[in-house]
Amino acid sequence: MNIESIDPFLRDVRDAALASLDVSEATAESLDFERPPEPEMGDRGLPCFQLAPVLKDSPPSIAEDLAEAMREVLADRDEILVSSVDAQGPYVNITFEPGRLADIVVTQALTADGFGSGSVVDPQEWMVEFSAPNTNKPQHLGHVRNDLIGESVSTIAEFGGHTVHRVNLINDRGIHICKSMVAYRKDGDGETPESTGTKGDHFVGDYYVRFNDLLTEEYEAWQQTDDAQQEFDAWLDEERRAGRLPDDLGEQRPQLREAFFEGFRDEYFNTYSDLGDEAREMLRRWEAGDDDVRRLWRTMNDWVLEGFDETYERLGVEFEKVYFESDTYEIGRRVVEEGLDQGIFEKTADGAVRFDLERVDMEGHKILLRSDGTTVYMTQDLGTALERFEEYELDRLIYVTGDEQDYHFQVLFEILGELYPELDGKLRHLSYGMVDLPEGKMKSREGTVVDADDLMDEMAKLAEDAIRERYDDLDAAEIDRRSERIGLAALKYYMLDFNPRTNVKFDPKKSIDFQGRTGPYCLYGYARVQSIGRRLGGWPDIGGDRRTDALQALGTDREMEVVRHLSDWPGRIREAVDELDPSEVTGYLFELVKSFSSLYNDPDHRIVDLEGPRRDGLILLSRAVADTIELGLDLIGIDTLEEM
RNA sequence: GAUCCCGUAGCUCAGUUGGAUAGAGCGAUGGAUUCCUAAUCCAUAGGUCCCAGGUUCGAAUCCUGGCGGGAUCGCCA
Repeated sequence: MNIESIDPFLRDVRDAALASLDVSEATAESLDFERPPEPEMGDRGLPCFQLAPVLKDSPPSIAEDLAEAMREVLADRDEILVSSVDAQGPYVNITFEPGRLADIVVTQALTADGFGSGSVVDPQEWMVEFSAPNTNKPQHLGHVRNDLIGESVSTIAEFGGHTVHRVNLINDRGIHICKSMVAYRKDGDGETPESTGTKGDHFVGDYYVRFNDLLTEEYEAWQQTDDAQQEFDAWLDEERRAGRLPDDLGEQRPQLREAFFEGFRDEYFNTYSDLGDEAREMLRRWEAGDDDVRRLWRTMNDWVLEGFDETYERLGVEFEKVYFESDTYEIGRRVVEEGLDQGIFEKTADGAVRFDLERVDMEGHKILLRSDGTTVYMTQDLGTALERFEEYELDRLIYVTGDEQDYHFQVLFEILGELYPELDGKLRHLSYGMVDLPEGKMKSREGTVVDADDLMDEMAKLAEDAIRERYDDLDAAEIDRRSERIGLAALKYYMLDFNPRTNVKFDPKKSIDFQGRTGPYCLYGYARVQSIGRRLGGWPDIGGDRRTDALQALGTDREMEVVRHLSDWPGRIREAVDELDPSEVTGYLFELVKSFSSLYNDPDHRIVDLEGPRRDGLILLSRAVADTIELGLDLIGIDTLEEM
């Protein structure tokens, strides 16, 4: 008997018992075991309501009969796990023999090669695309969520038994990087990340900000021109015709003017702006392969990528393969050709290619080639998806992005489904909610963006302060090592402890707590278990009959609480893999550590003061807990510390 | 206007394949340290599960209609 075979065994007993009551197999299988709300009620419970109409009897009475039938079935089985089967109201509750359960669970936790690993039913080959940054600015809190979810989901899936290819698609071309390039040409003055001592991505990001500052200056000056006045007047006329504004604006006029120009900024950039012209000219020359422009682009992108590498390494994120949009942005053309050939796409009068969304019960059209023949983001995604399925035998391709892109991926999957029906069911969009600040969205123009590198520094600093409060004899290197691990543990745990779909509200002023349900709490729990080992002069080797006797000796409420949590681990991993949800792991770890902390603090469970089999049993249980915490933390990218 | 996501304790969130008394952390209040690390533990207070109908033996969970918040709906990414 092992953890995974407990429930099939119980279902088998259930089916045999119900058969003896003349209940059909189908009805029997529709009854699910659940966990009773209180441990005293038992380890599993079976609600009998659904049997009432079948057996024409009351649920409590049925529960009595079923319990008796199950006891009879069990009497013939050669398995001692179940100690009692009782009817409690309309439920049949099953209680396990504590020592037997402890033996099964702890033995498995200690001897399995990676407790809970390989627990998925059908191992597959997956690809996970995540991060996907733009090369015009450093990463912020939103990217951190993406990076951590992508990395963690991949690690969890691998642990569960899948093969996972982690890939990144870096958006290194387009108007945004040209903006940084224009600003650098104007004000760069030959400076480099080295010469200024700035991390490469921040260095380039500063020029992106510089471009926007210059644009703001230019825009404000333009607002005094006749052209600007005409645009404003034209807008006023239109609003009045539509009945949205009165003829006499009165004192509202200045506010309206301001609001109009706030909203007109993008259109100004696309029409009147000289800086806009420069950026577009830069993009045009880039696309024409102009040597000068390509050289500058290469240089600035390399700076950014060096910066990204540092951030990724510190976050513990690694990719098997990195795609660059500059290589892939044309790749969807052949998909467009295929779609046209098959009559799935259509050509418009002015030469653009589009997909009619009514084909898939949606409204409108999606352009796949502009009338000037250039590709769009969707074209690229179609091409790269197809390429990936050709290159790998993928069972699943997962895209990790913010939920603002839900529509994009819905359309992408629908189009792929039309073109290649064999991809049906293999595409997944793991979309996560936005990370907002207490004041609302992060806005670069208001300087409220939380920078990823700064955030990691701050977390490590907070951890360092906490360490210095506790110790005055640690050397600097050890303080650094611990503060980095603790700070990152806090950050990673916090970011992953939300269900991905949840919008995260992040308060940088309160920052991330080190108390309660946090990464440091889990690290601390691990360190305390390890301190038991140190106190014992190293974990003793307990095997054979001595181990069986030791585990059979366990049985107090606190001990069994820990054992039950351990027994949940393989199931929770399956759940985390199925749902692509790291918060299953964070939640599990907190519960496990909490149950062990209660035991640890209890005077009756002081391991070093105990003797005999119970002491051995607690030692084994403690080691199983430590091993499982370490495994679980690893899945969310957190490294343990032997001492905190 | 349409579509999608969300609405649960003062705050931040679990629970949403229908099941027993709706949970956790933070914050509040009180307690535990001669004892394996107090970054801990124990206890108390705190709820019209947004509202109204419906389905069901049973609804925070499913359905319908409202209300509130967010996102998206481009020859942008």
